[in-house]
Amino acid sequence: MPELPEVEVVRAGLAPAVTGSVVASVTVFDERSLRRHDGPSEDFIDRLTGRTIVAASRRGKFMWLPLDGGAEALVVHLGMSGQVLLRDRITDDKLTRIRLEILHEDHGDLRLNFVDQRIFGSMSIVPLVPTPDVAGEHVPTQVSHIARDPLDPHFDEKLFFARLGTRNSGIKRALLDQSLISGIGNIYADESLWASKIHYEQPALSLSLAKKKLLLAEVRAVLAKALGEGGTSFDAQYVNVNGASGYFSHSLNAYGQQGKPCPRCGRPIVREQFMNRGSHFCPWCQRLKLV
DNA sequence: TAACCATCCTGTTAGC
DNA sequence: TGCTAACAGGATGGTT
Repeated sequence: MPELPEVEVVRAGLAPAVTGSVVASVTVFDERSLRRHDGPSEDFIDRLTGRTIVAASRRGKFMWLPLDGGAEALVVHLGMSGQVLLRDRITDDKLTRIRLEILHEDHGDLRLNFVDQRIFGSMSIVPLVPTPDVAGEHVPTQVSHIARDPLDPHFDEKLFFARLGTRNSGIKRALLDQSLISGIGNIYADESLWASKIHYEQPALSLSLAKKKLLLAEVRAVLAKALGEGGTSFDAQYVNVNGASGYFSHSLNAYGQQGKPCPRCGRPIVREQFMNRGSHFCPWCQRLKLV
């Protein structure tokens, strides 16, 4: 599933090819991919066709392409199975939901296929608004409630630690709350908690400041490592997010490792049901501490 | 306000 | 072999 590192790989790969390009045409194959767009597909197509893309930005798992004029952006969320594939003018991809044909001075004519098997992802055109904490910075309204991600230079550590201190719910639930810290999904939550030796249901407010600092450091380390391993998947012809399921998988210590020995203590990793998904952890290394 | 949960979705895979 | 059911989980909006 695309989490921060995968989305950043896509953003970084897209940036040189889309910045300065003009959207020549837009085709919507499945309107469900416009669920988060405020208006019918005709509106989406009208507002995008002929526009110039001026950058490729990201916060957490949200990516957006600001459009000329500075007032709005094309927001892309990959959901669980979304991909953005840059192709030549004739290449088709199975399960393409939306297609943009773009023209670029240096890269020529390209096709940007938004592919999404499960249709949890979306595209939408959304107004940009200034951020309250950094002068001159803008984000789409759809993203304004999302917290900064831990790789963002303006991420406020003190605020994050303070907010954790008021949460009685389990730490994993807090890590997955994008309005508290963004970019972390099920995989990297399990991996960072394993690295920090914290049980996923440990109440957030029960963690010491030292433990919270350790956790944040491990979150950053896990994200940075995954980003480093995925950073090469772009070449001049196309961006492929699909490596997401593969390139980092050999580095996993807990996620999906149920039944296999914990790399630290050798006891089996356990999987439990949690929030309609799986939680993977080592019951020996990551013990629930009574408060 | 915080906590929690149902809902949306379908290609792949496991099981019968 | 062929069919069916289970599975994966990010964001949102509603209820408690």
